[in-house]
Amino acid sequence: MAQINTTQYALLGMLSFQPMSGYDIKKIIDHSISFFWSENYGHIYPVLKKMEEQELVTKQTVHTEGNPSKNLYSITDKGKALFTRWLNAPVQKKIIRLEILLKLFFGFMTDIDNMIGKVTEERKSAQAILDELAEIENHIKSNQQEALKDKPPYPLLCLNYGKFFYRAVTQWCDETIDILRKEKAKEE
Amino acid sequence: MAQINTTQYALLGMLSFQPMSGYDIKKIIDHSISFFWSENYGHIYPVLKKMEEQELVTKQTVHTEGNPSKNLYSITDKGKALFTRWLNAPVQKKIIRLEILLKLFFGFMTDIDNMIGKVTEERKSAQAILDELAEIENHIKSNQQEALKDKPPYPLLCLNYGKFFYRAVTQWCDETIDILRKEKAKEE
DNA sequence: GCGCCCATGTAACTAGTTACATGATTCA
DNA sequence: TGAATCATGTAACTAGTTACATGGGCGC
Repeated sequence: MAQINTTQYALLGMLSFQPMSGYDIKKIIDHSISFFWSENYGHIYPVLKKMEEQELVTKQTVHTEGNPSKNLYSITDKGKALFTRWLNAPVQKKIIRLEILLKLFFGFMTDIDNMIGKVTEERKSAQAILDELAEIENHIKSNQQEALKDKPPYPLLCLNYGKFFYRAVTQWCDETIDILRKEKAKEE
Repeated sequence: MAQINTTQYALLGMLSFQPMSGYDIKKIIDHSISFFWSENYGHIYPVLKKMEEQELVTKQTVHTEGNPSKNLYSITDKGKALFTRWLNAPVQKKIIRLEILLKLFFGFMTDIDNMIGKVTEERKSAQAILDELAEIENHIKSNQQEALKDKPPYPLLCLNYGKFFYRAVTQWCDETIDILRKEKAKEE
């Protein structure tokens, strides 16, 4: 089975909220789903172009005062149909590569302090993301879109995943650092 | 900053246990770190070849009775040095893309039942991995390598991450399914 | 004048996946 | 006889990253 272009679906999804430019989409992604999704311009622009060719989106160049002109993309019916098909298809199962665990697995090749440091860093990152999630939560709650009022709070459910996940990570870090410290004491 | 070839380091790490063929490495990965790392032959073989050219590993063709001949790769001092440098370098921070959350985020575009189904599937997968982790745990504990006896139990620490993570996922799934069911009831 | 934000894009590259091809042996 | 395991590899491809290039407006 072929690999699917998830970026394409992320873009179509964003455009199903409202017409936007590539730049807008990136900004929104960075401020709403950044803790589980990222895109970069070098991928966004070519994919938008490709989707335009396939008539999944249409482009409209808009000029506004004081700003450079921007390309507003709108999702077409064909795009909506494709997006809905993807939404209904099963989630692709793929292994999430965790570099921290790869390093830890080979920890025997280095000294314990290095590994304690790595896990400590990981804990810091997890805490930082947890803090960021709180900010995103405020952003979502204040930007509640009228049209979605009667729908389930999907963005908050996603956010909740982040909370569960990164809380678990901090707990694991604490436990792991503890074990490694004891191992270090044994060594001496 | 350039992207680093993590596959290369996964292979070097495996070869730092003992000399192995590409086939062996794949098998070991699938039986020990598969819940957070995967590799496929189409990537392993070319990377081994490239590393041989760079003198990070050496190849030795071995013939055994009843089996096809295999290419045993050994890590060189240069390879060890590079691997150690990587082990000491900070873990690359990159966003883990979670397709389940991408779909859930755009849940408003489809019906609640679809989303309940997706989360239910996710819960099943998480539980399956949790079961798999128990098996891997047995495998690790029975295959304890003598040489690593006095080292911290790194493989078990990795496994523990999996337990924390997937336990958190199942909890999130339960909570999420509950919320969605209530939203559905409200709808009717 | 400098740096930041707005805004779009391409080129070169690396990483990773899938499908295909080959061929021996073992076990039911 | 057919499936599974052992074993290696390539070709074609898709996805994604990084660096580079451009240029206007705004605020300090």
